[in-house]
Amino acid sequence: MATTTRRHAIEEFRLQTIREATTRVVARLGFAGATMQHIADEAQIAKGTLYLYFKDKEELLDSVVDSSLQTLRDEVGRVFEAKLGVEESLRAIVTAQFSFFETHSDLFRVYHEVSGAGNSRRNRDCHPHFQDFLDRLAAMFKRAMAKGELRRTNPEGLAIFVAEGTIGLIVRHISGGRKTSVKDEVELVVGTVLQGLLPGRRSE
Amino acid sequence: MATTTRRHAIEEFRLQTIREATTRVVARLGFAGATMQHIADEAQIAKGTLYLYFKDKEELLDSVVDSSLQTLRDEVGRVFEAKLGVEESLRAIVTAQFSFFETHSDLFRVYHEVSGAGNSRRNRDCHPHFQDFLDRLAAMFKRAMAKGELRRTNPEGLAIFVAEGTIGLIVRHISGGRKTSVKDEVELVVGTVLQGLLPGRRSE
DNA sequence: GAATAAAATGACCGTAGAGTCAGTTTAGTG
DNA sequence: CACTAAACTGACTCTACGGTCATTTTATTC
Repeated sequence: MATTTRRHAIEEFRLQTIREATTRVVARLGFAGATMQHIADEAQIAKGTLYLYFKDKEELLDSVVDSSLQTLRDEVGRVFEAKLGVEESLRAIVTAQFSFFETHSDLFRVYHEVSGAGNSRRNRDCHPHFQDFLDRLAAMFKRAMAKGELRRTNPEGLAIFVAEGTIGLIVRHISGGRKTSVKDEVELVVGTVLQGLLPGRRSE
Repeated sequence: MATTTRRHAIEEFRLQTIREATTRVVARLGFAGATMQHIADEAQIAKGTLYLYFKDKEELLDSVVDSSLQTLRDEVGRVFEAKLGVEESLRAIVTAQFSFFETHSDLFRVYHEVSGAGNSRRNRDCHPHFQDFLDRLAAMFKRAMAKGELRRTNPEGLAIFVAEGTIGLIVRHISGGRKTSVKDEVELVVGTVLQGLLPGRRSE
């Protein structure tokens, strides 16, 4: 059994090495530009070896998307579970996203890039994890509306608007030299969404 | 000279035919899935003919992106030039985008799709026209802030947030069966951005 | 350290698609 | 109608890449 465990550990290590190499390549060249040869070179193994650990390119890339964003998903999941008020929740979620991608900007390309073509499974807007996030965000808004914490609007639409708007800001934050602090970016989102932009209302 | 003009007209017609065929193919298969052969078939000409009108695939696709969105750009441009108040401008711009893509949903894929890989020129976030739009939107917000029509925040960030959020809503509107009316979608954006979501403020 | 099994390798194959060009068709001209 | 030039064609070439597998290298066991 010890052997089995050992094997398992080694395999797990290899898998992780390959995933990390893949992430770096995707960060550099995008999904479409990332060839199996590039990935093998980056991982310092032969191309054939990749196929001992992953059935095909599709499976490898899916695995990378899935595992690399696990930390962020966990963190955001905890916020949802905590059932704070909308303002705290929203602030926490947006902050988590900004912080995560600020320290893992490699991963942002993985997250953001909409892989070309009809391959919609790796398209953010169709990805089950992203959809799940939208659903939970919408549910949160809905609950807040029922409680009277927010005025009534379309919660699903709102979730999309906020989520996509935030991603847009992260793109700029990551690629555009981080001119603004995370805190300011987050307040822009939270402030706009909650208080709006018309003058004459300060916080609560 | 008459001949020259005639030639020119014929060439222009061919160019347009090819662009339209390309648009349809891209709408169906995405940028990456659109091969020159597909495009040629759709336009009912030989593949070689495409190369008489466009240097290469790159130039063809760029040309399509450019020309297909001209109408929308013109319309939005007029709104900016009209120098209305923020609320009217914002409503007009968002409405224009929704309406345009509702009637030309083919073109939305062209607009939205971020072509794979390192080819960043056809990535919306890097496209000069989109950047120009963001700049003008930001300038509009800035002016409104100076006039006291909006409270002060980061206008560039705001422009990104609103623009990307709106695109997200359009994606759903187009691909998700248009469950909501354009008017409602627009009011969601305008209402959220201007009044925010906290209860207790009705319009102005 | 011989025997055996597992892991890794990279040359090789098949395919797909961009771009070319010699040959063919069509349109224009006197 | 004959001649010429422009427009068009599609078979062909070339390259890039995903995936395979016979062979080699490394690890394990007795």
